[in-house]
Amino acid sequence: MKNRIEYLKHYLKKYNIKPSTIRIKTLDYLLSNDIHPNVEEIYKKLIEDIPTLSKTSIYNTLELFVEKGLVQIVRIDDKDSKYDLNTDPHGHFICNICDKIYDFDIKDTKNIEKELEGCNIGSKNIYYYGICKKCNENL
Amino acid sequence: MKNRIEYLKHYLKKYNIKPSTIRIKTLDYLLSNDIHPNVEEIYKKLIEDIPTLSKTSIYNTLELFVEKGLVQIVRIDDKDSKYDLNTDPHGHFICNICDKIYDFDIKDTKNIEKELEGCNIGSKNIYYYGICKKCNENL
DNA sequence: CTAAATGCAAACGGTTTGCAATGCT
DNA sequence: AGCATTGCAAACCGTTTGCATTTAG
Repeated sequence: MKNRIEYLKHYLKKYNIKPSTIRIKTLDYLLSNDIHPNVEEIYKKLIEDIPTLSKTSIYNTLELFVEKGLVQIVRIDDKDSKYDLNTDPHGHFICNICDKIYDFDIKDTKNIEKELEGCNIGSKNIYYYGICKKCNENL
Repeated sequence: MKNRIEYLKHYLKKYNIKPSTIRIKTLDYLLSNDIHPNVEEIYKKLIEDIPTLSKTSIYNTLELFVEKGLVQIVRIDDKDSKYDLNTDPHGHFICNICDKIYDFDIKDTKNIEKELEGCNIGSKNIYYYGICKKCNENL
């Protein structure tokens, strides 16, 4: 456990983020759940440990994480924002039936980017919508 | 002018939408401005013609348009939704400096979609963020 | 006349803000 | 003590809702 916390602190440090209880636990949550949580979900989980927790702190923490490049915002629907650990660039497939969000690799985007010559590409978001394998099989 | 209106009515009919004043004028706006307007912008323009116009009607109209597949929602930032005439699939490049939104063709997405075998792809949204040509030149 | 379309005002809900309280070094 | 972090309550604002009014065939 001690090691885990040291690991999380080090992880934050890499992104130039000073560790704090909430930041460590938020990162822990993001690393332990390969999902794309929203503020509500993180809040519900963390308040089990930190009874005085406020949603504002989750917002603050995630805002900082985004700023420092540790996570990215995933805007899939208009309801709320989801947060995703920033790993290699990848796409998101959202199933219209079960609402699950799947990550998928983006091997080669050269074809797409042909049109963008002269532009300076900073980041990209690729969202696909449809019916996932599992739901397809149950139809 | 008569011809224009007939054209717009016909356009709506193709999407199985019964024509009405607001629907015709909203479509007219979308066709005449190659931008990605939000509700506010459409409202501001149309109220010049229709003094009793309410924003609710714009929301209703656009909701119907989305439902019928005439427009698609573009979610670029968390502030509001933008609306885009549904033409061929295309990507959006958003300039971080001038905030302009550029459409660009998506020639070939086979490379990307390799990972999605077994899934049923319904639609795709491809957003690129960076610095556009024009702003690049002025740096 | 009837159903659809429009308008108004209030509610909704995720997010932001300002500031007070708390914690850490 | 002094500065960063956290928490609370209210504000914010784009959007939705319920219902009354108007329009069109």
